[in-house]
Amino acid sequence: MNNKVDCDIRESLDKVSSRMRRDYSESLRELNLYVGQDNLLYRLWREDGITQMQLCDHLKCEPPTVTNMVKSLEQNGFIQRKRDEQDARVMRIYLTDKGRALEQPVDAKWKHQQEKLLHSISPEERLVLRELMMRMERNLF
Amino acid sequence: MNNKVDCDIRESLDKVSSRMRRDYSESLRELNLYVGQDNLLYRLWREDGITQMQLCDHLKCEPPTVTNMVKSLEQNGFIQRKRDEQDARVMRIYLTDKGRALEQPVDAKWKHQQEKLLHSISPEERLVLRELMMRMERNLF
DNA sequence: CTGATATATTTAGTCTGCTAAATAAATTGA
DNA sequence: TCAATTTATTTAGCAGACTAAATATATCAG
Repeated sequence: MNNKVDCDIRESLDKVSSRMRRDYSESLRELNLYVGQDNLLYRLWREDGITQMQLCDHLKCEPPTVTNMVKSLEQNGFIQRKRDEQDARVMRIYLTDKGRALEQPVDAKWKHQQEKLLHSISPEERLVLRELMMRMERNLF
Repeated sequence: MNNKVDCDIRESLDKVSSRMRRDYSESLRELNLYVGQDNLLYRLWREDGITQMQLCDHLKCEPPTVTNMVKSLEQNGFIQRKRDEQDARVMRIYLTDKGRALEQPVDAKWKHQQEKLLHSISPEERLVLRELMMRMERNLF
C-alpha cells in the first residue's frame, strides 16, 4: 500500500525534473544556450578563470563532458580558453563580454522557471519540501 | 530570504534526479540496458504490441527518440518490430522472450533505487512529500 | 479519382552525459 | 637523473533527447 506512494514519488520526481529541464532548455535557446551551459557559466560568473577540473567538480560531471561543453561555448564566443602558465596541463576558462552579458537574462529565466514550479506552494510548505529534498539528497551521496 | 529556499529546492531537485539517473543507469548496465530503455520495456510489459506513437505518448518524448531506442533494443534482441497490417505507416513493437525476462530484474533494481532515495523518510512524511511533488507536477503541465 | 493535407516514422545533425583509451605534462622515488 | 606514476585534458564512440526536414502511407474534399 505504501509502496504505491513510494512509486509515485519516484515517478513524480522523474516527471517534474525532466519537464523542468525540457522547458528550461527551450527557454535558454532564446539566449543561444543549451541546458547545462548556463550552469557552467554560473560558475564562471562566481569565479572567472577556473580550470576544467574545477568545473567538473562543480557540475558533478566527467571531464569529457566539460571538454565538449567548453568547446561549444567557445565556438559561440561566450568563453575563452587559456593554458595555465604554471602548469601546462591545465586549461583555464575565462568569460568574454558576451558571456558576462548573459548573467542577468539567465537569472531571469531561472527565476521564472522556478516560480512556475513552486507557485501553488506556500512559504511554509516550501520549507518542509526543502527539508525533505535535502534528506533525499543525503540519502544518495 | 525565501528565495534561498526556492533556489535550494530547484537545485536539490536537479541534484537528486541526476544522481538517481546516474546510479540507476549504472545498475541497469548489468542487465545490458541503458537508462530509459527500462521505461520503454515497462510499457510493453503492460501492453505488448503497441505502436511507436503510443510509446512516444507514454514516455513523453519525441518520435526520433523512440526510433533510436527501439533500434537499439531490437539490435540487442529485447524486442521485435512488425509493420501494422491495417496501416502500413505504423510500426508495432513486440517483446521477445529475452525482453519479457527482464521484468523481474528491472523491478528489483527500481525498488532498490527507490529505497535508497527514501529510506530515511517515514511513511507519514512520504505522504506529505508525494502531495507536494504532485502539486509541482500540476504546476508544470 | 486525384490533389492537398494529415499522420507515422526515419534521417541528419545538434547537445548533454557517459566510459575507455590516448596524450601530454608534472611529480615522485630510487 | 630518469623511469614510473599521477593528474588534466582530449578523442572516439555510445546513449538519450531534441529540432528540422525527408519519406511513405492514409485520408479527405472537391
